[in-house]
Amino acid sequence: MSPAASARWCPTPEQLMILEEMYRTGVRTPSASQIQQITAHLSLYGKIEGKNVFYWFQNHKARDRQKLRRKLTKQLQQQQQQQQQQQQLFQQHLSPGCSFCPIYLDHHQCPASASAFRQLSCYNLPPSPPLASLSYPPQGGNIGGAESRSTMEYNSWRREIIGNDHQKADMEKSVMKMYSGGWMMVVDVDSSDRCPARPLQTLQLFPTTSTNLREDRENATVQPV
Amino acid sequence: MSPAASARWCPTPEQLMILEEMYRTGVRTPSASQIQQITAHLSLYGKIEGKNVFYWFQNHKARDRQKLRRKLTKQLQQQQQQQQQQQQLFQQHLSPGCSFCPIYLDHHQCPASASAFRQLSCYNLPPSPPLASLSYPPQGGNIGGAESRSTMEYNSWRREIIGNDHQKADMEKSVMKMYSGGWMMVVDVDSSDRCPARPLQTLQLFPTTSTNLREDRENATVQPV
DNA sequence: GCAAATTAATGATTTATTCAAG
DNA sequence: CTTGAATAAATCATTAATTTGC
Repeated sequence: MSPAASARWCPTPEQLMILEEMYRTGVRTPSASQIQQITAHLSLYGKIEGKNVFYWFQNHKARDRQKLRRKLTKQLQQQQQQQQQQQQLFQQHLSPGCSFCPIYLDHHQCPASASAFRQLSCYNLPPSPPLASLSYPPQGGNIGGAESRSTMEYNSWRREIIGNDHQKADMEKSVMKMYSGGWMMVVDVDSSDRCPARPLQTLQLFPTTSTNLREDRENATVQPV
Repeated sequence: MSPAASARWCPTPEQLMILEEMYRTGVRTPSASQIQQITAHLSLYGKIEGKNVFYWFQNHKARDRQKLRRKLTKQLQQQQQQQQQQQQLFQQHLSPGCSFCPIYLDHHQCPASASAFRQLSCYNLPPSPPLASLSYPPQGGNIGGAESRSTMEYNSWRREIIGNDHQKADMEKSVMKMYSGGWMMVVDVDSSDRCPARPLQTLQLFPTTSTNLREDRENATVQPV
């Protein structure tokens, strides 16, 4: 136990603070080169590897979504209860007619819209270098221009790290070249990250749908009809 | 479209045959070094990268499971229908008393048990070289012996490729050393791969459980009570 | 106070689901 | 429709908080 230090990475407070700050600023799925840069920077504050950064963002994003889902679910259940109570009142005391009354929940709070690209230039650096050239697809190729898909913005960790065995050397070099630019990165805030929850939910008096995730199933209270 | 060849890997018939043969022989989640070897071998028959091999096994395994699930689900539904019919008969014509009658489905066909380690020595090679030394945790360390978990058998693709930036060079070397042994590999057939489906299912007259997978949900027929 | 015992967080992996090329 | 590629969800496993009995 005492040798081999620790089996898993244990972020230092500084590292954590920086990661959280980046997350707060919009970083969600950093590309391989971004991860490299982040890792390099964070290693000033303690032992860290690229995969730690990769996993951190993955987990943090997922658990953020989860938290929001939880909140929404709770809200939803409350409203359902309210509705049911209301309905009971209706049926007991008032005239029938409206036994179905959908309610729309709010699009949960989305951070005030951010433009697709935002610059994170923390830690006193030259203000605004040209950004376009830093956008990451580092592999030359693709003259055909026909590849400007959103896939391009996907997490390319695997694509660059796992991939292209025969180009590994070149890739390493291109990543290194990009290092020289210093600490700065292009952040892609895409909509699915800003608004993790289902966009719109219809509430019905008798719940017939759910998100059907494990959590929902477990929290599911049997509704006696 | 015509330049840059093809965006995605297109396996040649030979490559496919070999991959399928390996799968048939029990390979499911090859380690990074196994992937390296496989890739090297398959590249004799056409362009291929490590990630292609990685993804191929992942997808093939997943879709195998999916196929089996589909089959099971169908079977299950049939049996449920039968049961329901039987029950109706019961309630209509016979004495009450047994309104709950579990039935156990067969553990679906498991390939006759294979020992934990099996050797795949295709393509005319020296018969049985020492295997133990090839078992993959290539990184020395762990003298403490206190780590003989099943984690050790996990897919180490990421651990080795993604991980340990500072050891990358050493790792490459160790992989290369292993190459020299020729075409042979250690295959770990673990139980979860041999028996992908839920081990045992209890059938009840009124279905209250399911595997709760997307597929089940979609196929779910509303059971009027 | 203070360890053993529980529980909550969270790092690391695997599995399911989705996207999209051909 | 099949299947390679990629992401998201679920799960496992270990570490940190927290509680509990002394």
